Amino acid sequence: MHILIVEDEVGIVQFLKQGLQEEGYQITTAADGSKGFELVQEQKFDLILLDWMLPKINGLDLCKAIRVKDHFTPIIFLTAKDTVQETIEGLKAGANDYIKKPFSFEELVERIKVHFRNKKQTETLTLGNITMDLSRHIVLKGDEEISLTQREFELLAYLIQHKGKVCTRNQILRDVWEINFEYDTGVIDVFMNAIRKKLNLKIEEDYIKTIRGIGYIAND
Amino acid sequence: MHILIVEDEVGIVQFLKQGLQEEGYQITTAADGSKGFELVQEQKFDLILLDWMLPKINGLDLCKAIRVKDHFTPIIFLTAKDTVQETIEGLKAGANDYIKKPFSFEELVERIKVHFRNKKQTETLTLGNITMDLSRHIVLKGDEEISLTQREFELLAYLIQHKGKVCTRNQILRDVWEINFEYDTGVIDVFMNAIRKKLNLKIEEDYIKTIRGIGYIAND
DNA sequence: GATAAAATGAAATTCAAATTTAATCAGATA
DNA sequence: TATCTGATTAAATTTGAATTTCATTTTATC
Repeated sequence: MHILIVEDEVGIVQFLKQGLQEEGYQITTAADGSKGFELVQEQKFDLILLDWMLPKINGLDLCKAIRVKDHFTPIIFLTAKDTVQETIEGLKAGANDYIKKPFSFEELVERIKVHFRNKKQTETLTLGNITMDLSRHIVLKGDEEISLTQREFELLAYLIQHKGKVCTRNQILRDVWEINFEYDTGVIDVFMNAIRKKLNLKIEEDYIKTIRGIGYIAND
Repeated sequence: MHILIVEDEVGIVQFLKQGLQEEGYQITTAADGSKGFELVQEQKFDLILLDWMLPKINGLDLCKAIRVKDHFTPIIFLTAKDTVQETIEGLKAGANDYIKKPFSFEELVERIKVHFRNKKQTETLTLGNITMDLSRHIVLKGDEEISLTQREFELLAYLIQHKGKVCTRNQILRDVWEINFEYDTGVIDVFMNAIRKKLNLKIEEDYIKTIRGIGYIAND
């Protein structure tokens, strides 16, 4: 589990880094808000610890900025701003928890763990009798193993992660193929075809429906 | 969103129930731990607020008991037990947050909202006994599924979104067909016909009326 | 002035043709 | 080998045009 700490006071950074590393977490640190923002753009963290008062971009604005694109990565404020109003402001900005300094390191660890608790379970995705193990890159239908290529795997995972919602062709192209511009291509169709063929779904197992003119939707 | 409050002090229960109802939540209460456990077995809640000191089964044990089967429903402790050790114990028992009494109601609401933030709220439109699920692209009349084509779907959605207001033919052409110039066409009629046919409305279900010479209006 | 028949124009219906979109397949690329 | 492109085929949707039905207005008659 990879945690980003955005904090400017060297002593606290050192203390947190060492303590959390001992707990088994991988740690990256940023000493100001804009550095933190850069890092978040570049790579994916499993959790972000955020101070409020930071050079360049303050924690509140950074939190909001992160949430524009990323709605899921847990963000925990760790700050000396200790009033109820500030707590509310922090949570409203998109944080998942708000811990006031001074804090108990043990409690911090416990509050971090809360967010990782169900992580293991979400490493596997299910759709009907199909199971995807994201960490081991394995797909099972019933107990038969289905071998998917990288793209096929990503596409199927994407659909399952958005189970119950229509994924438009644009969204799929943007999020799975990372094509962010107008581009006319038929790849999606080709891959959907491949996935369906490999999964060999029966008529009653129509887990993946085509929404003509829009895209696709997965549903158990 | 349905919240279960497990708390024995009548005054607090009353205060929480009313306040949260005003926030738009559906509330169920349990005055002791075993009643709370029963309720959790019977039905699904979206969140559980838990006191620690409770008659029959205490909050900590109740929390653990719930977590045996249910790993996901957010549990928030709301308790006078305010030491760090107790907080940690509560979180370790499977709670997602731990709020100490006395608490700010506003902060409680904000912390509750954190858990609902990423719950996909399905966008639905209704007209009489007709339900449109925009994210799933499904139309139900009663509990019968009606299959509409893309244009039919858009047109019906448009009418429902403007429920109670007359939509002129020009407006419909402009907003649904994106035809912004004078153009003589009968498409609307054709599609209205298709929709009405598929919905198979009875005389008393005249949800979609024709306003002769102007356009159409939807109304429950 | 009231009534009924005819005329008018709008909307509903039907249908075949045009268009759009998706599925499939073979082959190019890297 | 995996991914992608382009061509082909198949299917579904959309459309315009023709026809019918219906509501409203006009006109003729009593």
